Amino acid sequence: MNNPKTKVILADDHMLLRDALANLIQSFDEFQVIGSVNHGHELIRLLGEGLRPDIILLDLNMPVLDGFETAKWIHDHYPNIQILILTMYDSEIALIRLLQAGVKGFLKKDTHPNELRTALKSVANNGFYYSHDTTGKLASLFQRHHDNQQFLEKAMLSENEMEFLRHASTDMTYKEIASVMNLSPRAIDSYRDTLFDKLDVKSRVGLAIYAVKNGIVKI
Amino acid sequence: MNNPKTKVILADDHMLLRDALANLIQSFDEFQVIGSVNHGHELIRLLGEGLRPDIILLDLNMPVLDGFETAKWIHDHYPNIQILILTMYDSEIALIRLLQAGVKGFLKKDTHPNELRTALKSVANNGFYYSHDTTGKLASLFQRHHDNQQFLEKAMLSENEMEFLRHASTDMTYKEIASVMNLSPRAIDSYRDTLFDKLDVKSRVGLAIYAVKNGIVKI
DNA sequence: AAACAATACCGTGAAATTACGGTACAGAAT
DNA sequence: ATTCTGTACCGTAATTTCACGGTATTGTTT
Repeated sequence: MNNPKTKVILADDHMLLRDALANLIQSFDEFQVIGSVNHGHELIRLLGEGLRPDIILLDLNMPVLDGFETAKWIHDHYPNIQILILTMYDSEIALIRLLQAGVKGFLKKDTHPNELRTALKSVANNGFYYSHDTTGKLASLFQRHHDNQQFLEKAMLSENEMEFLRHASTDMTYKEIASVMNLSPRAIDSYRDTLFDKLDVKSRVGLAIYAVKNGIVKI
Repeated sequence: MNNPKTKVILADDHMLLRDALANLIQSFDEFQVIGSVNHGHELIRLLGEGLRPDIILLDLNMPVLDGFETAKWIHDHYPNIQILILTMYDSEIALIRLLQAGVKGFLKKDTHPNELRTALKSVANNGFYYSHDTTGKLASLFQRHHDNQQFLEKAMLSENEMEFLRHASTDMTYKEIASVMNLSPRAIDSYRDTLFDKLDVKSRVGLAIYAVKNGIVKI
């Protein structure tokens, strides 16, 4: 065939949405859905079996292996596959983290179906898709923090910080968190203080809400 | 027509899912979608214009007027309309509250599309649909608290408790919450203690997570 | 009129959280 | 060899959170 369709894989744990999206995308001439999975691990297995999509549409809030981790893995192992993130919320700082994980675009779940086609086409043709919304958020971010270097550092979270964030979203005390993470309670204090600063929140509740919004905890 | 289709309205702020669901439901012989809205207010307006669905498929986590409030309103004003809740999470205690608001069934967003048809048919024919999952949760609830009377009381939340729950999910201190709610800090203490008991959580983070899961706060 | 429940409120004290201003050390960079 | 940087760690003190066991008021039931 001289005009092969662009191949898409969907990863989202909400089967209702996923199947419905698959139908929608199949109805677009330019695209074909070659796979559909619940979470990151299944996706990795599928790629291991030799499936080669052009685009992966990735939900941020997945169980087992979430959108962020999955994006990083794909970017490392298959840099040619384009990643489009499907998300409910769009927190600004998380945006940066995802961009650095190789994500080529964001699509909020409350967008119009037409916009999905636009986004897929844009990623297929130009290699990226950024809505006005995303671009606006990024612009405002860079306006507010013009010290880019320091700002990018703030945006990245270490593995320990991620783990702490997960525990902070439960009803463990910091002392208990310290013990399960094999760290001193004071080290935990530092993580908390660092994250208050990085994530721009003022209390543990703020941390928990952030973690939920960004799929770091699965509730 | 001697075999009219069952009329359905969809309420969900995620347009991608909503449109896709509409397509799916249209493909079922027995059903037709006569309306589709973003949130409770739009739904109320639509009903005000004279639209009369047999079933309303209601997302729990909506902005503006959430699933719980909307369900109560529908139950009060149009008791003949059957309500099926579409939800991401299924917290046990919230289940009871929704049942008392007249809800006739629950469908998790990660269920199989076939199950949607089953659920719709069951609601249309029998007036209810409860998955094994739901039934199991209810059963376990009643096993654990056999004092039904007191248990049902625990399940209901007052308007003030709801408002407190919303504030507790921000980074205000209790003192600040007391001041915006025009109550004494001690009254706030009582709300917190009551809710810890009712919602079976042990800390403010627990309250926040509960509020998120049940669409009481929109993040 | 007395008993009842529901709601707002209060005092105290222990425990947890948060803010602030530090040190120790390993690995990378120059 | 040494500065630089990031991570883990520490002490102190103020504030907030949480648990416990109460009271006052209002409206409802009987």
